[in-house]
Amino acid sequence: MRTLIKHALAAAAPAESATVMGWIRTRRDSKDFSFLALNDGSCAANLQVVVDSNTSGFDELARFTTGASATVEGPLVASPAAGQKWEIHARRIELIGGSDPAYPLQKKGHTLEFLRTIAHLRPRSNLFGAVFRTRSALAFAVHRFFQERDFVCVHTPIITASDCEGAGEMFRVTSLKGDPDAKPEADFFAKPAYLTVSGQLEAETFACALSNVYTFGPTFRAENSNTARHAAEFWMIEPEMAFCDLQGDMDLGEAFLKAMAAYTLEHCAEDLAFFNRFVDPGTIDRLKFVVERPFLRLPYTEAVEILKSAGRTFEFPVAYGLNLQSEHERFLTEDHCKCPVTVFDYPREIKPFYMRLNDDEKTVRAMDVLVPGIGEVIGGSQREERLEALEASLRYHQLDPKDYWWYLDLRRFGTVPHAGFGLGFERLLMFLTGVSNIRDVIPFARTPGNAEF
RNA sequence: UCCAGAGUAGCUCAAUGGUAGAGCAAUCGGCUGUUAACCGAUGGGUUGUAGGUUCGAGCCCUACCUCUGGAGCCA
Repeated sequence: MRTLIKHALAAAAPAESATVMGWIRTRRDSKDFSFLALNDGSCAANLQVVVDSNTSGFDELARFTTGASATVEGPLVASPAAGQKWEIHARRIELIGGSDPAYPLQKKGHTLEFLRTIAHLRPRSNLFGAVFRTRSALAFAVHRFFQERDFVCVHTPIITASDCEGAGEMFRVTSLKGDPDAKPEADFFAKPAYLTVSGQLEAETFACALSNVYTFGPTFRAENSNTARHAAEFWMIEPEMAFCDLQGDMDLGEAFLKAMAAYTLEHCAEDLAFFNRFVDPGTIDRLKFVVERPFLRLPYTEAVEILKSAGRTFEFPVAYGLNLQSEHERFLTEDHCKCPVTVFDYPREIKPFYMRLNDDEKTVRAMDVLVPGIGEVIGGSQREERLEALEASLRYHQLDPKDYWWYLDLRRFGTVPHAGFGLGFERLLMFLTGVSNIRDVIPFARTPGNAEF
């Protein structure tokens, strides 16, 4: 029976026999014996295998090269040398799949750029093993966080026929050959269809029935964005709460980030230590900081005042009514506050139609959570629940209320104050691991001009 | 898409306009416990592509391609 290497390395006592399977990271030969470093991805560490002339399969040892897959059986014993607690003295080794000398993953360091060109092999590297084990753990933690708080998971549609979500360029979905706009009524859905850019509007309908809901699924943007923080396909988390205002929304967003940081510290310690050592030496401190310290909350107006009196010049101007630029967000969270900052109550003209208008009739109940290194990681708002105000807001943003008939119905039939936010899963992972490029926290990144794998 | 930078051996990088090199990897050999093992030897190149300047271009010029960083858009 196969033992995962993580379990073999966690053994409390020696074992007479253990069978492990994995891929060879290195082989170190002496005259009469060899060391194999075997990795099966169950943990970051390799298992050391000692092979000598008594081992069945010893005559095949030359084919046990870096990258090859193998089965190893033998007693698990305490290692006499430093570097590992346990090792296997192989009774039997068996090659499963040999590895060509052209195997591109060397024992020594590779650049992230090179590893992106071999995205099918990079999960076998230390860094990407750590990243994707952490991604899996965090995906579970996201569901656990919401389920423990009685949120209902809603699978909102990936294909949408409403082109009015207003969150950026969309990918067209069609089954027609040629120009899909020539005869849209002949298309599969009898109207133009797209890949979703947000599940928020649909999530609101479920919140106005099941109270607290969340989505966690793929999202698509056809923007020609070439940055370390954007991908054409990414995973988004969107909670939506009925009977909730902006304060409750900010409370949830901050609690969520704290919970994710705490989960990583508790359950991903080995991989986190790797990130802290090789990716960003501030990673563990940053997570502890997020867990322990309260977030700072700043009204937009106050944030603008801070930036104006910052005593330094920004490339982009600071004035009420202008969006905060990346450099402004980074100044607030990295230099001025030195902690995550939640900015709220933005001018209505720079925010979408669905956000609730404040009594001053100038600002809306929007909030952005800014974190050091990434900038905006959460964007959310209390939604406009008043029918007349929502219709007025649509007109203000020059949108046609007819296109939003079912969304307006929510305000017509038993409307309630409600609020929610959106958060990019990959950006969360970047913040938690210190990995600075979104292409390196998603298995196969889709970016403009790149969908090879 | 805009601005800047970079493309040289499988990888990471050198090379005043004048004979393209090193480390690692690979291949072969050595070594009685290694830890990115170590020691020795060998093979490895249309310098991103296409033009141009020059007696001579990896190096200078033009265009294009790709990648990286920053910006915009945003999550």
